[in-house]
Amino acid sequence: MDTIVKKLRDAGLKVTPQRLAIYKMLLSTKGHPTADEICRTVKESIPGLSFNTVYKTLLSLEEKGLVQRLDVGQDCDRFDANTRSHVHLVCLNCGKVSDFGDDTPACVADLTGRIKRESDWDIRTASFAAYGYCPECRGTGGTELTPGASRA
Amino acid sequence: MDTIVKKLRDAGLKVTPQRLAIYKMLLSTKGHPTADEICRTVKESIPGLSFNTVYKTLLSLEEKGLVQRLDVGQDCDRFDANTRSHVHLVCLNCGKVSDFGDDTPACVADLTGRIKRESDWDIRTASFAAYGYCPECRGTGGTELTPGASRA
DNA sequence: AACAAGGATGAGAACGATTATCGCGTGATA
DNA sequence: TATCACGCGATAATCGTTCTCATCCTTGTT
Repeated sequence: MDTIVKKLRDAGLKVTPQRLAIYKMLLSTKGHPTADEICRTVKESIPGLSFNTVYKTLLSLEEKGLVQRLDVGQDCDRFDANTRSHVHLVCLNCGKVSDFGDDTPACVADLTGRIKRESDWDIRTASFAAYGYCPECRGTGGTELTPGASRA
Repeated sequence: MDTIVKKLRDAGLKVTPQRLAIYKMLLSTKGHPTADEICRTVKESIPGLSFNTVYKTLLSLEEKGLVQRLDVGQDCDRFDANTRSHVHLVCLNCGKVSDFGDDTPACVADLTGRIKRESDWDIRTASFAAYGYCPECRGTGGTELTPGASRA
């Protein structure tokens, strides 16, 4: 059986053409598209697709742990079929989100462990994001540097 | 001259009772209130205060680098008069945001430096957030653990 | 192959945080 | 104190996200 179909079945999700197309699209991209970008892309193969279905499908996939939902301080969320935690680079100019390295750097894992030990909290996940200007936007950003532009 | 007044003046902001009250409120709290919480609190001393003014004041303070605006994946932003970067703990149940330690742990600074050196990006800021359940909500969260509940 | 049950889809609207507009009032400087 | 740009507050627009509901389709079973 198709491995993607199996993943959806194993997650307890009914397999529909829409879900297959959306999940395949996410698995085949290296980017971190927004729901809107996903909708526009998948509409090329399923013209009648509604944005609503895309959104709910993404939420279902997230709930089942098949995709990761990223909130990197932009106006809208992004989605990633790579569910391992990793470091994200966020462009302050064009909004692009890239990965740094392939997996969680040791120091992030160490800090997460330290927080688990030293705080009274029941920590489940952690995220590290770096904000700046991507290679294509480097020239743009220098002029609009403001001391308060930091996020979190 | 009052040091708070001086800070506002130095930032190029006109000193108004509203701004003074909002900034003082932020300086005196250890929490990370939302704009709405700030508005409700400051209204006790300035009843006619509008939410709009609070919001625009917070954005002005952020632009001048006097406060930090936090986006930790919740439905609304939070504000913090501590402009040094530090690690945030975010409760998945009650939404509370706390600080871990007083300053940026060395490993976060190290990783940020590594990213600056090893990537093609012009990195300006970085953020580290850990998500879980605060001491008051620990019991609540255990039952609703889902593998896809991670943020970023 | 056909059926029943329950989830999925798609259209539309609701929701809520954030942002923009605009006339009036007020702080800052001379 | 006069002047003027800026801040204030009310209102509405924007936009991502979520909800509702009737219809359709997948799934497990006859």
